[in-house]
Order: sequence, then C-alpha cells, then structure tokens
Amino acid sequence: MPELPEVEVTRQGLQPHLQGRRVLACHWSGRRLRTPLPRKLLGDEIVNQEIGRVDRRAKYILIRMANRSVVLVHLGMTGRLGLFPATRARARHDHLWLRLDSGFELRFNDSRRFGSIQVWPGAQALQLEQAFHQAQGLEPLEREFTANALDTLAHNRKKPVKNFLMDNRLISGIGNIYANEILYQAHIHPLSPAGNLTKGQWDQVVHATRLVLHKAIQAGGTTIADFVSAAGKPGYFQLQLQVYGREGTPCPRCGQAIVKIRQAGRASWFCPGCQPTP
DNA sequence: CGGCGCACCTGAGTGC
DNA sequence: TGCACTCAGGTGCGCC
Repeated sequence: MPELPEVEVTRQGLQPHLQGRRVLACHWSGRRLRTPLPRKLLGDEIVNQEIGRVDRRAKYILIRMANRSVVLVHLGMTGRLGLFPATRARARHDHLWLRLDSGFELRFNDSRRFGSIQVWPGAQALQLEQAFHQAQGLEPLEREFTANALDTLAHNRKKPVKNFLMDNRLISGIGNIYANEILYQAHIHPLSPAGNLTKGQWDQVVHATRLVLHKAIQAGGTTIADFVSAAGKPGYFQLQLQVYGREGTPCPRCGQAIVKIRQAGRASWFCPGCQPTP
C-alpha cells in the first residue's frame, strides 16, 4: 500500500512513541529483504542508543538516533512498521524488531520482502543524507512542487504523464493509486505525453496532487489512535477512490464507464468522458 | 539519455 | 480440494 500518504501516516503515528525511547535490543528473522539487513550496523549504531525525531523523505522513513546515526526504512509493497507490546507474539513475516525501554517493540513486517532497511552510521550520516536527498525527486507537499517546476522537468519528454508522476527521480512519493486519482482530479488522460501539458494543466496537477495527498493523510490520521492497539495496524486510510480499481463503474462526475488500460506494466484507470484522449 | 520489460517475493483471488 | 494462472500499493537493472 505504501505511497506517500501511508508512509507519512506511519511516521506521524510512530513519532510520539519513539522519540526519547532507548533501543534495548535488536532481532531479525534471518531472511533478507530487498537488501540484506545491516545487522552489524544495527548492533553497533542503534542498540543502546536513544531515538530522536522520525522524519519522512519521499517514501522513506528516517529514524534519527541521538548519536546522529539514521535508520532508513522503505516499506516496499507490503511493508508495515508497527508498535506492539513486547509480550505479544510476533507475526508471520516480522523481519526486524527493536525492543524499546517503553516495553514496546517496533516491528517491521513485510510478506513480499520488497522493503528495505539501511543504517547510516553516525560518522557518515551527514554525507550519506546529502547524497540521498539529491537523488530524490520533488516533494509534492513542499513549496518546490509548482507548475513551473513540473513544466521545466517535463520539457521535451514524451513519457506519458502518469509514468512521469510515478518517476521517483523526478517526483517523490506518488505511486500507482495516487497517480491515477490525481490525473482524474486534474481531468488529464494518463497517456498524455508529459512534455505536451500546458501550464494550466500543470497547475491542475499541482492542485489535484495536494488535494488528494492531503485528504489521504487526513483520512489515515483519523485511525491513528489505534496505532499501538491490539490490531497493530498502522492506520492505513480508506480514501474514497474515484477511479482506481473501478473499471466499468460510472464516473462520479459524468457517469461514463471508467476504463482500465495497461501502461508500462501497470494498470491505469481513467474516465474517457472527463479525461480526453491526447 | 530515455523508456520499457522484467525480476525480485508472497498471498489473494479466479476459473477449471 | 487442488492446481494453474493472474494480479497486487515499489524499485532498480539490463536492454534496445
């Protein structure tokens, strides 16, 4: 599930429970994720250290330690970070768990193991973070995300606008669900070549992106009270999706049937009435 | 360089 | 009940 809103909701849920806590121990399942777990660094840099802020950049969660080291978590397709009483039995597909001095454990669960966990050692954290930030795209909820910036990025690109929005080297945090929902909101066909969009259309993309992402974060935020509850679900929201997964159902705006196509290996949905063919 | 296909994994759903 | 097949919210590599 995790696109920017789910990652941000996870961050918001974790932050108050992690900040100021000490990591007492660290354990792992023995299975590798997308990359092998950095066991030695976790032991050397994280265990016995106090946690500071929890930040987000793109789809990554950054757990900052008081010794300046950073745990970088990517949730992949099925990853979840949750807090559980240390006495509760671990679940299938728990791959990393950090015992905290609060009696809770921070657990990373990921059935498909497309997620990743990295550690930046304190001594190199500054340089590594700089390089990391430079490799990321524009943050859609920051001031840098403007129609002008997108217009410049898209200049002369034939890449369909949907793939453009999902290219994380250019723009951070937008995945398949939100790319579809944003383009529906903006009345733009997903196959439109990015370089052909007008300034006015980029304006619509900027507004639609902010609206859709903010709404999703707010919807997720409403369930955040459960964050450390028995369910242990990190508050994934249930946004009212307008087009994603809704082929054949009437468009909420014009009533025409939503169409599904395949684009660069991923499914796309759009309304042929409201999102005119390029 | 840009764009696409595919591999990396497990699990859920469907159809026979 | 079992099996074969498709699809899934992400990313990065190799290939053209």
